[in-house]
Amino acid sequence: MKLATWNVNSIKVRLPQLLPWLAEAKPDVVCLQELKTEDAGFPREALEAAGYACAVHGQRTYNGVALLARSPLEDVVAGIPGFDDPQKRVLAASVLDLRVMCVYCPNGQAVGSDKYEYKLQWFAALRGYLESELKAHPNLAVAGDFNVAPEDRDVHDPKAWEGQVLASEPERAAWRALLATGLKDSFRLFEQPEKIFSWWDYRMMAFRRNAGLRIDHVLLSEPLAARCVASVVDKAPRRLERPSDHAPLIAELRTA
DNA sequence: ATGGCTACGATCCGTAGA
Repeated sequence: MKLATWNVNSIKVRLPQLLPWLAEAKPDVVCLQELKTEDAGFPREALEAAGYACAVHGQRTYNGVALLARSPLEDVVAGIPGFDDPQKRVLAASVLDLRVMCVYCPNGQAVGSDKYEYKLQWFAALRGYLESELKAHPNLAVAGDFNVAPEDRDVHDPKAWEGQVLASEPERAAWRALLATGLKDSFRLFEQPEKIFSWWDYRMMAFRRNAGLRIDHVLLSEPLAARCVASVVDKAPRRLERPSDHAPLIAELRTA
């Protein structure tokens, strides 16, 4: 089964790309981020017609996450329980034998800013949530836009990005704290080519220069990591006209 | 030179993303 994540940067703008991509890549479960629309504006009918059940946690203009699945989505939980946050960034559900959590982690804007402090607090809250979810659900997958490039090899120009938001040491420590719960970065379970990224700035022909960052991730609990046979970035949608600035990431799991 | 795109919701610019 294939589990995918994609920051679509507006579901309304990207729907004409999402539908053909679903037909081509045939993911079984999809985590979407940055819907930028309320639940009422989510294209549920078109996605259900494409064969996907939908769970949506939408927000106008900013944020917003959704889960798509070819099997029913059950026990849907929005947000991080106990962490009061008006920003719609987290959505979890059970599907088949998995617990799947879709996350859109804060950007942080600039090191030292209020948004950066919010980002670090948000990661601490997420870590606590993951610990409790892992106890309840051994088969846990956490997929989304983490807005952290975990290591220098996940950055096209580590010198230029040193200490900058998305690559700063406190953010990387927050990322490692997520892994300390026992979750694995599915991408790093495998030998990978160098300079594989998931996001490229719209400006300065960054995609053509492969001037990107690897900030979108699929984390897997130990039992799921043992079933994972591939974890790849699908660059094809980033090559389209009027693309999202993020490419999808697809992890493939053997059936238990 | 701290810019450069893109999306959104407000109007014909500001906010935010990363």
